[in-house]
Amino acid sequence: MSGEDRRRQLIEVAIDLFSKKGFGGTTTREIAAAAGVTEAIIFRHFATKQDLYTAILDFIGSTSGLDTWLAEAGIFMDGNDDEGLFRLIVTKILETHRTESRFERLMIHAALEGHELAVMHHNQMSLGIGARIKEYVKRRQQEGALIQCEPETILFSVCGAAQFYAMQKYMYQLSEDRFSDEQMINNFVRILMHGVGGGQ
Amino acid sequence: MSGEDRRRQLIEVAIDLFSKKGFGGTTTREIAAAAGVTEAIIFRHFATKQDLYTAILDFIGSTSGLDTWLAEAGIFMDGNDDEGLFRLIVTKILETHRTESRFERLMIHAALEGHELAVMHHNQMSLGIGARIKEYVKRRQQEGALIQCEPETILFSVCGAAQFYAMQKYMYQLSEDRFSDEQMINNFVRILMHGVGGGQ
DNA sequence: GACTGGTTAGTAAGCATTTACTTACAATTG
DNA sequence: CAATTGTAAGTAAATGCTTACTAACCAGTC
Repeated sequence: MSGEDRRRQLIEVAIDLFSKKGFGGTTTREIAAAAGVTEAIIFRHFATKQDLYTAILDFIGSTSGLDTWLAEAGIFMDGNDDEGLFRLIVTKILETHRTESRFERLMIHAALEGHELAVMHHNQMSLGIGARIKEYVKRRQQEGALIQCEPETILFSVCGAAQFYAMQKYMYQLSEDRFSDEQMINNFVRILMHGVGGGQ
Repeated sequence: MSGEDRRRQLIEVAIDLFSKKGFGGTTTREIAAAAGVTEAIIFRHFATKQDLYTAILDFIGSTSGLDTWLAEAGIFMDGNDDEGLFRLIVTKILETHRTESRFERLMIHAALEGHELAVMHHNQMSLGIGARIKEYVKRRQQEGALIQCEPETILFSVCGAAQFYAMQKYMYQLSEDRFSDEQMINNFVRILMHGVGGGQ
């Protein structure tokens, strides 16, 4: 196997293990075994175990698809489609958890362990996207389309429900899946737009 | 120092360390050093490191104040005070994060590492409280006071915003504290009850 | 095509530390 | 004195990382 391929394979394998057992809970021996290779190979590609971890965080950052994300959001923002934008956000959060739950687990692990890159990544995602959307919310508030309050509050409400639900379902495997994600998304957006009051 | 006191001190110290660095990332040496004591003392009180961990999870479970919590919620439920109930939930979540952020971190660490007791605790909190409130929501839906949807959806919306905000603020230290928790609570509840639409 | 020299992917074995945990023994206290 | 609280100094296993070595590949030259 070529060096480049092996390197990628090691990162893949390590993502799997780190996301399951954390950095401290995973040994280089395990990683090597899972990759079907000797430990020495790991240390030929990555000077230290920490380096491998850092490479993973880099890799995740580079494949996050932040740009596509923002482009999509931009369409809704240009069209003043609040509901569409919120639905997109909720959908994307659930989608990420469903297809990349390893990443989510890894990032939380990393953030808890205080790994700088992870916090950076988190901030980049949160603030990078957040800032744009916050601007939009602010504008829509001035236009009277959204209620007056700190824009952050609305963002927390949008992301919170989705994130919380996704964590229950994809990280703790808690939620019975009696209902589809799509159903959930519809209800979240509905509540967000019009509240839970039955007076309709 | 008496045996009982020492035991409690060790648990306290270990909570601190485990919450910062996880189970695998914390060594018994560190715990002993932080407690100003030899490692052997730890193993006099707890047969294994796992045992210490389990004792901590037990300890947290026993001091979680779940009963008081439910009693308080019951008052609002008896009075059909939806807004009051939701405000209580949001308030309690933020309060727990503010005063016991170590616990929250520890539980997430534990859950990620797949520790049974932690998942049990999580389920107990989520499902135990959840079930009661779900019943309430169901009833209020039948009375037409709350919109028709899976009761879970409403719970996710209530808890999600609070949990998400709390994690940003108390776990990632991300949110600038330009606004008070109280302000946040008010806005969350307002959005939850009436939505974000400006038409009011 | 066969030989050569150098780079690269791989291994087996082990080294120095660290880790969870133990044992043998001292100091203190009721 | 006898139980309890403590320590110092270990042990065996595990862990991150290294070393010494082999096998395959891939030019370029004869």
